[in-house]
Amino acid sequence: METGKQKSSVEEELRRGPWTVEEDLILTNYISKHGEGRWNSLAKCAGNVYLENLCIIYLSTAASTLLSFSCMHLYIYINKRSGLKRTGKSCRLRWLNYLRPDVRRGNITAEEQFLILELHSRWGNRWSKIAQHLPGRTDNEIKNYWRTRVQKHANQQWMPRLLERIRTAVDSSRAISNAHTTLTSSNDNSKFSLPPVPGCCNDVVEEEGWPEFPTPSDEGSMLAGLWELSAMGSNMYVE
DNA sequence: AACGAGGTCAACCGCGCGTCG
DNA sequence: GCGACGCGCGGTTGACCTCGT
Repeated sequence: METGKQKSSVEEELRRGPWTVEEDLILTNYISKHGEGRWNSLAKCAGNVYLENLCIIYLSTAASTLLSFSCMHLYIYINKRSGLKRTGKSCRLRWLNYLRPDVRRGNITAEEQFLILELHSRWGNRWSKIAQHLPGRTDNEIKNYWRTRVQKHANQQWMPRLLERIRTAVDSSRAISNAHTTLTSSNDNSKFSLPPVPGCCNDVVEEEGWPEFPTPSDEGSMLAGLWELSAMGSNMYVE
């Protein structure tokens, strides 16, 4: 019973929800000095380091202004704070997904879209593994991208075939190279066409044709990204 | 202008794995 | 061998934003 009370009071102290600018500063400051890892101890200590820094500011300012009114407010503020009230998990997540200097923000590029599709067809929902191949992108971001932008197309007629096609192509880097070459050399953008892949279902494709793939004007769709890729003439897969 | 629906994404949760005493 | 602990991962949630009516 006592422990329950104690636990709830501890839980009460822990902050949740969106991070404030101040918390971001505390975390960034601490990691820049002490490095990543040991997240639980980091969560406990980070606030104290921040307090130390504030105290230095306070003392130096106080010395120059002889304890001015603003410094008194700062002093009160320092006393009110008692550290970074976040779990180690929360700190780790915030750092890795947002604060890390090498985190890339902004839209997923066409190359990245293609790579995500390719790697997902190979590994499934292994987001962290996929993220390792997209510098600056986090597993969380890729996961969100997949769920919001790709998965919603999953029920469309062309998607399973596209994924199957990519999956087949992934089996051979040469096939991907061929695919890209054909994509980039094709002037006919009226329909989506992938190149022959050695030793796969080309004959079936020839018989049935590709079903109602979206056109480049289908803005916002994943396919539009692939069209961009072909237009850019990326040579990322070409040996 | 107001409202609701749908989309986006940061953050949380639960689980599993590895390490350490 | 076993339990406690820390960490990382994938799934889920919910707040916020955008867009259409």
